[in-house]
Amino acid sequence: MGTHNGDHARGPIPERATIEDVARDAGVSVATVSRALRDLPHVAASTKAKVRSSADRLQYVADTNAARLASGRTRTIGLIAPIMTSWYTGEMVAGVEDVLQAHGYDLLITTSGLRHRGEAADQMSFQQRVDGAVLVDVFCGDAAAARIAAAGTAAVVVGEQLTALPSIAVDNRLGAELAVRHLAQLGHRRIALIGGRSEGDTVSTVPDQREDGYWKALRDARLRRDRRLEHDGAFTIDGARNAARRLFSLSERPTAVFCMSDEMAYGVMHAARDAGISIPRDLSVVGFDDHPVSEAFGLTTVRQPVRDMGRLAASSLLDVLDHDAPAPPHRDMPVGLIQRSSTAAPNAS
Amino acid sequence: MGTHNGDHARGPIPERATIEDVARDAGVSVATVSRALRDLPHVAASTKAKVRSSADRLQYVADTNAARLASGRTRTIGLIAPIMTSWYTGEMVAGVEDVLQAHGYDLLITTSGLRHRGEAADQMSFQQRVDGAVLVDVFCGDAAAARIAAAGTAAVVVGEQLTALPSIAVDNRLGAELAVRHLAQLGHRRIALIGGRSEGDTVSTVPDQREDGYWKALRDARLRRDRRLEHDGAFTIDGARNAARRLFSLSERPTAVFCMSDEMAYGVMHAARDAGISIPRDLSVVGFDDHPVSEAFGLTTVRQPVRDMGRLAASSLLDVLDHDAPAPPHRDMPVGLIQRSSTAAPNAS
DNA sequence: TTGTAGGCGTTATCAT
DNA sequence: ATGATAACGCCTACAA
Repeated sequence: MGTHNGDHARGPIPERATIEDVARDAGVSVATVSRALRDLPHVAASTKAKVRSSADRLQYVADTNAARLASGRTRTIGLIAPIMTSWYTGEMVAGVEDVLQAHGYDLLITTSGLRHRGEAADQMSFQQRVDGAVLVDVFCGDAAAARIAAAGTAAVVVGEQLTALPSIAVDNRLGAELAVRHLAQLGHRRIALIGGRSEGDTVSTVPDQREDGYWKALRDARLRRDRRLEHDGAFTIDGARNAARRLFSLSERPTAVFCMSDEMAYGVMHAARDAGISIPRDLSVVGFDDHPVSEAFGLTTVRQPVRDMGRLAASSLLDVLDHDAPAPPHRDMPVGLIQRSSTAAPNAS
Repeated sequence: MGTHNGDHARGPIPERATIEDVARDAGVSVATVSRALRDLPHVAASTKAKVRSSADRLQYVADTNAARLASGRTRTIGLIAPIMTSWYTGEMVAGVEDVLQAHGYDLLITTSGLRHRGEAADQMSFQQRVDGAVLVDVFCGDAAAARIAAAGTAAVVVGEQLTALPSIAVDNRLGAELAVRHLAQLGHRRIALIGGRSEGDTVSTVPDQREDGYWKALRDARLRRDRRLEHDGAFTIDGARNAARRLFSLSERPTAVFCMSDEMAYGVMHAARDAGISIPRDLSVVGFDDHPVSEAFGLTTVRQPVRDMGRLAASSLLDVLDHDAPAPPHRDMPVGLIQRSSTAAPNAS
């Protein structure tokens, strides 16, 4: 319907004000309105005030799509992660959101599933709708990273170390080493490992690094590797529970277990309870993550600052986008051992 | 480094093809291209094929922002939730994503924090960028809902029952009743409640409903209410842990506790462990949620289908948007008691 | 400092 | 079944 309120200043408020309505109301040109409202230079303070007040009065908000079309920028960051339902992803999203919200950017979310190849294509799928992207646990490797970088969209990768693209990760090897060294120092000599090689068909580098750390700590403690103590828990509670059962059926049972994730540690605790094995008396358990419920169950674990990683990823991206900073190099985040009550010296018996 | 493609057939491939490039390549008008690519009626099959092949060759993808500006539709759904870091929100997001992805919609995420008022403003903040919104746990009440409905953006609210806007929720009263009835039937007579009135300054209706259910089950079992057994756990692990400590210091301790969330139940389990109270021998515990780690710790709980709620919310929204279905009425989702090993008959002693 | 006017890439309305 | 062409609402040289 024609909302034609022809008249000037103090006129009625249109359905949805456009920049022209504001210009008319303030008695300036649309260009001036555009500049004033975006705090660009070369606008007299008095003019800016006048424009502001008109905009307020008319409840004017620039149409995002028109602005995007005209400027070629979206003020939106895309986030792609394998699954949304993990504590890890939620925490990451929260960290990213923290900084985007503060800078007036929107967050567009996509899940990639656990497949590997998808990432390139998926990334393309929202490329035009975002100014930059945070790629969580895509494990694309440097070749694919170079391709993404070449495509132009700003991106930062979380979870692996890359050179073609800015990346952020924790030192997984060190984390695992910390955990296993702790167990060795407690006096354990039969220390099992529950990891996960088969996360979907993704080729994650994380398990390898944590495995390395486990081996290193073993060597440092002059302990020898025993393959019967190394099992795949598929990074799930149930997978680890099954792995633990197998461990418990060994003639020489381990006195300690290092799990590559807290959730897998929960699976071990479950299996232990079922088998009447007491933690930490009969078995010490260490996880990796510091999942929020781990404290409640006294799980000793390796903490990684996920939310901070999300924050850092987002702010690096914004630095590049808004202040065209150079793409930052890889950044390692700190890990630390959190000792709680699931670990103790091995039982003398 | 250029676009190395066999540009044999027709002309070279432009930087980023526009609809005009395709039209030229296919020898038709832009209008026809637009129609052909969107499968609109009145396009000859042969023409459509021609256009398709040109589009493929030029790797043409319609610019989202231009399309949005011209059509007034964004093919984006907004999701607003108080915090991203809860299992509940993550699950909800996953459910919404499930259906959006299948229909080619984008998902825009915003957190509202725990304040109450924000919702109206926050909702406005991305209104123009979305075709519809899923409002999770905003507890806006029917008055605000009517305002939102009047504003025009399609919306569905999750977590409370409304009439002004389509809504989805579980029967919290029934859920709590199921939990407490289970305890009563086991023979418990001193059943404590750990809830949470003070979630930020949000006025949530959920605690009241669960409290109602608790009271009803008590009445049905001819048990009398004892205010010393009702504590506020603030819906956090630590809050519940403190509440449990107070409970344990009572001269007449409860033999069972119903917690309004699984996480609070974890807090109780923690406190129990610290106090040397054995579950379920000395204390039965029931939670609410069926958080994924609850199974590992044998927590008896009330399951609510969060992911399904997200799916339903999204698909209702899409029905309205894509097939202008009428706004659906409120929908109650099923809850069910999951019995595990944290509950048993009270100890004779 | 401010104004003018030409895009930005689609969609959608009319004709044809 | 197709084709012209006017919006869509803003940004941004360039001019004044």
